[in-house]
Amino acid sequence: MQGELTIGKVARQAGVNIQTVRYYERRGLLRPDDYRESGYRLYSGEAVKRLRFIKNAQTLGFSLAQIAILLRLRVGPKTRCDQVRSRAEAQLRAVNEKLATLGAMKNALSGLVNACRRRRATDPCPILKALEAGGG
Amino acid sequence: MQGELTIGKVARQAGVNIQTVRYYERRGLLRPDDYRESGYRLYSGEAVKRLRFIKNAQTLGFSLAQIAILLRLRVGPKTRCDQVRSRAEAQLRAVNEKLATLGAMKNALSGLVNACRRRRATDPCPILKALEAGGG
DNA sequence: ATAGACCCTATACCTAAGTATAGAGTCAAG
DNA sequence: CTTGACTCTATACTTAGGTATAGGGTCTAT
Repeated sequence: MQGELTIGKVARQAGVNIQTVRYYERRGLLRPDDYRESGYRLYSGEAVKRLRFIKNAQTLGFSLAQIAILLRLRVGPKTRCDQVRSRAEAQLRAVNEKLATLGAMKNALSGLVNACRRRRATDPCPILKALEAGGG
Repeated sequence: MQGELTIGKVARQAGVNIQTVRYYERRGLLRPDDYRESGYRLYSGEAVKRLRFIKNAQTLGFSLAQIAILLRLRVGPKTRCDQVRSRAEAQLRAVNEKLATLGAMKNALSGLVNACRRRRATDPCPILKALEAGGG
């Protein structure tokens, strides 16, 4: 269950460019499980999941630097709990903020769809209006 | 209540660079309410809100192109309802996807914080694991 | 009527996150 | 034992989203 995938397969399965996989490696986001004698990188299926996670996190506005932090978060024998916790809590705050803003956005958009159904005019920018309350 | 702010004030109040305001104008995201004879741009307080909205939306992973669409979404005398609705619905789908992924991320992070409190070891990458179910 | 803070356009530069290309080695199938 | 698809490193290019600078007008308080 390990090291059976070459970089091309991993990239194809995750729907990213091969260059991108190598780029993430340079950025410390993903390293091969192993190397062949020839230097070929070898990956397990985990790598595909990792790549997909990175792409997902990016659509949520996380930078590669933040994603690297997220991917390293774990409680293990060599990690100090307080450090992990404070980092996790910081990320949690960021996530909660995003959730709040997205929620407001969702309401605004739903309202717009409804206004459309009933052919009722909206304000010049209903989305803006809806998000004002949420503490812009 | 209109056109009392120069670009510098708008930028400062929104916490962005003056150049950025002009850049957004070029990108069609924000245009002044008026111009002075001299060519000075004049804004109302709405502009500040708009800028903050743009910044918020960016942290949620929306591109300027998508944000431009969001800012134009409205039901008015000159807009065709079906078009507005289909665009709003498309955005709504995007928002809902983001909400789902963020929710999973939140759970993963909360789990991590709890694991920390109880000093329980986690998997190599608990966040990845938590998001697998959600259909990576 | 002038100094300092502000604004204008135009152009050049910067960072993050890729994407492409060149030149060379590797592997599997026939 | 060669051919075609694949991989390697290194380097250069691209795109989005800004940020800075140059060279010059404008406004306002003294």
